[in-house]
Amino acid sequence: MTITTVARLAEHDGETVTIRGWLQNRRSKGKIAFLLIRDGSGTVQCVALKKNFDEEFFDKLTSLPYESAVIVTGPAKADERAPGGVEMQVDSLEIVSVSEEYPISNQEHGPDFLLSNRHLWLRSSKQVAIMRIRDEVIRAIRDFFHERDFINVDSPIFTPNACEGTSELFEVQYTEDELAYLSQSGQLYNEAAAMAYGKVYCFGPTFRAEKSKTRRHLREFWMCEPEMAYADLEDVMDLSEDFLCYIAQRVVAHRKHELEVLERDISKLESIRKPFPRLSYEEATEKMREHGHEFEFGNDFGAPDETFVSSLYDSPVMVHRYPHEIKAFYMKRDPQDDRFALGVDVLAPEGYGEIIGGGQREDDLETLRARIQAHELPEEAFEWYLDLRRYGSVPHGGFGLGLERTVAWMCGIEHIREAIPFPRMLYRIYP
RNA sequence: UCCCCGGUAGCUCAGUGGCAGAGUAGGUGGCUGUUAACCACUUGGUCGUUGGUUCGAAUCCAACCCGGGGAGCCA
Repeated sequence: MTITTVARLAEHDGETVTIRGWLQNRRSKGKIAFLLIRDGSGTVQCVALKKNFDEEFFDKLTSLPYESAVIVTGPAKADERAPGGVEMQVDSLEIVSVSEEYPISNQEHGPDFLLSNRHLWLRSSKQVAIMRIRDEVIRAIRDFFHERDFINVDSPIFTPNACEGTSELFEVQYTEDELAYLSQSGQLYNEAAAMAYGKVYCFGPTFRAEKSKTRRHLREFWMCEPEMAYADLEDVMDLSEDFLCYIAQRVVAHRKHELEVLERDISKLESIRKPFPRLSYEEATEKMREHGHEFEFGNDFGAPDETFVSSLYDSPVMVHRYPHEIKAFYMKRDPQDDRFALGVDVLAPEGYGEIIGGGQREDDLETLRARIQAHELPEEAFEWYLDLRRYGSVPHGGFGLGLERTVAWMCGIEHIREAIPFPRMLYRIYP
């Protein structure tokens, strides 16, 4: 007997096959029963006729609790009446396990309930679609960099000090008398790797102990950070642009079905093409003034400012050259105008906010050392980082992309928490 | 840390001072092409917690707990 999956059922039209899955829904109508079986690859309607079974078993079948595990064997056949166009006749059915009353129903549920049942919520068709898109984005990321001769060099998760010194850090007892912190960026290590291998990226979990409670924040999220030697801000912006276009095109090309399940407006993703608008901080603040949006020059963009700027365009927007005071110590100053740092943020359209932050790094030893002192950072902790400027320093730069924000944007979903299998949020760590 | 909103059946919610409700899920019965199937009947309650006001509190007041959205910060 051929064991197959729902996704491949159409390839077996007319053949008798076996599907192993779970009962998603059922509708019985006296002497005929419709069983919707999901197996993770999709859902298929299976039709069971009472005359083919003994009465006791058929009755059990028509009252089988949702999410009971079943193995169904029978002929697959195309049928217009079936959701999905293919259905199965049930010749035999093995009940692997009878489910207890399943808490998640077809109706709408609140976030508290769904998050407490995340381990079960993952089975819902929208969540399946989101996880498949997440998988596609992850593979697109790796393929993109592989095709461009970057190599994956992951940075450590335990770190001895803050990379940026701004955000809150998670502290862990590393040894009996030594503390460590969970990484909030792999960037400094990436710079070392870029000096070793030219073009690198790291891709892994990142931890921020900020007390953020918004639809755009997780305490544990995945970040992809490329870093290039012999690169300037323009190279970083070019790479960001190509990168986002590549991801969007891959999702549209390979995950159309999932986007439809999510009722995503696919035209919004198809229209992501380069070039993206590039605005300097100065130009962006002028735009705000022109449109009567109040903003004080010199401040960092708050969420409403970001939303305003990105609302002016249908595509992602790159805002570059921010006042150096509001950017990290390692950012290189703009040689054309010392007030600004060579950083860039990419704002996704449709209100998804900042998905990329990056820029060109300071490559001069003395300037960097002065910067570390000015930020009152412990210089000895950064000796290895300063070494990168002692031994063959070159212009270099890179950026960080937030995976879940990108996935949420691709999926058109409201909350970043659905873009990761088990979200870690403020005041919520179960399950 | 601050601001706003919420907590009533397994779930989604109605109920603003006077008998604790609906839909759905669950149960029982019916139905041979259903599409969140449908029809009939039915089980199901620490009204977040504690205290207060009142003849009487899910409802009014206070404190606390839990959750959600947002600010700041960030991807």
